[in-house]
Amino acid sequence: MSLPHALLGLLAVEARSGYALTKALGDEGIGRHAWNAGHTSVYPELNRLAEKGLIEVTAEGARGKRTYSATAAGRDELRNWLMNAPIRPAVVRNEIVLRMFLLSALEPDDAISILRRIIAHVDAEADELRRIRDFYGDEIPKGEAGFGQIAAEYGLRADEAVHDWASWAIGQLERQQRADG
Amino acid sequence: MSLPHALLGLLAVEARSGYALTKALGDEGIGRHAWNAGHTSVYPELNRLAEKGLIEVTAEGARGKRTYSATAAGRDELRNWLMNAPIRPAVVRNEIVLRMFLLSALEPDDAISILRRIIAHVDAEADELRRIRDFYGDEIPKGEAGFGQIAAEYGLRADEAVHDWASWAIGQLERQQRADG
DNA sequence: ACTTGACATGTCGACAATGACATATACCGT
DNA sequence: ACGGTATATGTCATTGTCGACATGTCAAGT
Repeated sequence: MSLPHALLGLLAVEARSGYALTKALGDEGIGRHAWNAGHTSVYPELNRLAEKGLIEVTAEGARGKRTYSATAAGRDELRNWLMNAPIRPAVVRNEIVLRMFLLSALEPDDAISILRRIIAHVDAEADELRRIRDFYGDEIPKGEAGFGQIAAEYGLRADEAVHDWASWAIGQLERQQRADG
Repeated sequence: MSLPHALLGLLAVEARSGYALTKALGDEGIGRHAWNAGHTSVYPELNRLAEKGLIEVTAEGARGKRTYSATAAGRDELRNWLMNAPIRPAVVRNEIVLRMFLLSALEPDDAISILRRIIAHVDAEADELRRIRDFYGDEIPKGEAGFGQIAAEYGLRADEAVHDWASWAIGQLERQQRADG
């Protein structure tokens, strides 16, 4: 049940519309490594949060656009959650990592071919993230871009971790093949 | 909808009971970084998979224990999923990473104190995982322990990534404080 | 003999998340 | 003027997940 907190956190930094929030929680940025959600979850949740007084509409624009901000009560709730919620247990659901683990159920040849694909994927993504980092320079920008920078820095390290792990796994599998064959 | 595949993958490597599967998907091992689920999801899903013929009961024991194995059809389904499903989009839901990102909505002092707690946590966990790795040695064991070793190797690298990222973030926040103050 | 804890499986109601469907406006290039 | 794309918000039925409740067995220590 972290979606309301995700929205609260984004709105505590910067006012945004439901559409912008949906993009932030999409496949790039926050949704990539932390928590993804579609607009069909976001809009009803925004209405619930507004009803509770944790967020409010601070501007309206074209095409029915409503820009929300976190209220003081919303900021309190967010801070309380971040400071006091225990680190574990925590919800974890990552389809890609799951598939990485399940590779050991396949024949080594199949597993190796998928591991190579995974390495190519995270390498490409890491290149992209390095470009973002170099663009922003060595400082966290305020507002929306701040999340982008923080997510990029984390994503880069997470991608490198997957790269290293996949290389290790390929080495293990090849060694096993040599030993068995 | 990856839970059935998670169960299928575990059962493709080694026969297990619902109880053992629940433990594997719990807060240690696979559930830690990939996909967690409680027994209330596992048992009904096992019945569904058995009905579809993807798994079967291969042994029964004390206390109503039923040990399942993946059938040939189940292995086919698993292989098909692992080989053909696109890498993205994928479900990602990680409460801890979400909270890491949202720290930028707090005052720097608060954020730094939480980052230090996170570092302490992942360091302790990494120590634990190194002990597991050293116990198994430098090779993937067959069966149940194989998953443990693979998960440990990945978890170690993921924890190191979080450690590095959190250290970087603390540095950024302290620099910002010096600049602002 | 008794008690505690791990083993072992299940149901059910409440809540969360997704995909399909729906609608409408604004902008940009041709 | 027209068409395509991005912006912008919504409902609803289906499916997935979780916490609470329920039940009973087996092993080990006292």
